[in-house]
Amino acid sequence: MNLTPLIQTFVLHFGEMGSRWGINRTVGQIYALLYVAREPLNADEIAEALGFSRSNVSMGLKELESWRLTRVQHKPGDRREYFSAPEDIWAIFRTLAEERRKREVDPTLSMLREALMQSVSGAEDQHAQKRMREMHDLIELTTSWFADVQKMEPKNLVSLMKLGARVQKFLEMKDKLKLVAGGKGPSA
Amino acid sequence: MNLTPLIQTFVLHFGEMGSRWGINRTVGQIYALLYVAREPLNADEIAEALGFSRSNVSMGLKELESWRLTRVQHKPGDRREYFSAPEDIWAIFRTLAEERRKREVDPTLSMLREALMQSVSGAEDQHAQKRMREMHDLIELTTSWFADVQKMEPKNLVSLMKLGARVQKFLEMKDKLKLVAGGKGPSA
DNA sequence: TACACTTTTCAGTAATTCTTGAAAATTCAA
DNA sequence: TTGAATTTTCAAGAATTACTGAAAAGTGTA
Repeated sequence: MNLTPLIQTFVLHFGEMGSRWGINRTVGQIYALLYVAREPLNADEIAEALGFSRSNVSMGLKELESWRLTRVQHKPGDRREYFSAPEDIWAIFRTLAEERRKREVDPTLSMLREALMQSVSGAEDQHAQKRMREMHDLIELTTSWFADVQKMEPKNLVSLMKLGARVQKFLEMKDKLKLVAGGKGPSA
Repeated sequence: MNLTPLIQTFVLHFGEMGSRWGINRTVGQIYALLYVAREPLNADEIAEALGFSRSNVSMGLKELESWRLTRVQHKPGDRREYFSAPEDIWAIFRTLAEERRKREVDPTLSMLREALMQSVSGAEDQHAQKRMREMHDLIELTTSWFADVQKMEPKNLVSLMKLGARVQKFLEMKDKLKLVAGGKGPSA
């Protein structure tokens, strides 16, 4: 398979972008290709299209599988595995976010929690703990909020996003209601 | 300066995390140190604390400056520069998000826009454009929403986040109001 | 301007990460 | 069970990125 210039540009861009993240060029390019491909591709097709060795592609696909970003299927009378990216881009986005959380956020939160459990005496450490608590609270707040919001129906999520900062008006409304109801409200 | 075990753990963790992102270990460690430090530090203090060469620290600090993540100040009678991380962790978070957007999201959006301007004929390219449009729209929606939300007062932002998915109730309320008002509503 | 101090640059080396071909392992049909 | 097709592993080389010391450049004071 030969890439069209349009697809080539797209694929190369994600190769570059990949290296800015921890992801390597091969993996970025493979996923970009799967993302735009009309049909699932097998490893040989990918290797040929991108000019990577078969083994490199194999490793790249394994990496993508570990991120749960690919789907595998078979064709009748063909033993090779055919790979594709999910149809729904929101699903891709969600998976990416979840995996990053697992790999980066969760370990950081554990480290911070352990650090905050220690009772320390020096002024250096006391200050450090204060800073770590601020970080811990921010990360916990944003990730749990993100997890919450991600559970919403995409349709509702889109209308929330389109509302943008005007959501604030509704918050004010909520606060008024809370006031009227005598200070009762969400406990979180 | 000698790091306490508490701070050492924190610093090493962000060194590791840094390498998972595009950021290198040195830069991660330097910023972690500045973040928990009680007082601004000069380059020599940082180099000694982390065991890096002076020149490596200089490069790391330049990198952090390019991300607008550090503050520089001077002490009377001392010509050296003293570096610190902003007090407000929300400000740090915001800056980080803005810079990442500039460096990663904006170039991707331009690439996608250009790709979508082209008129293509083949079925491959038509499908690729459809996928690129989906990606473009998702990125545009999420980033403009994020930018919007970031303009909110931290206090309001926190209460939005604490509300979590229950924000949906308020959206439903909004939809009802829209309905009553005869379909009028936010235009975005 | 001269000088002491500080920061930056940069070429070379070290370390890490990527990529490959070949061999091993796996899978499935006969 | 055999054997062809396919995938995975892995050691070694290639490429990239990180790090250093030394030299250059910059800065402020006398």
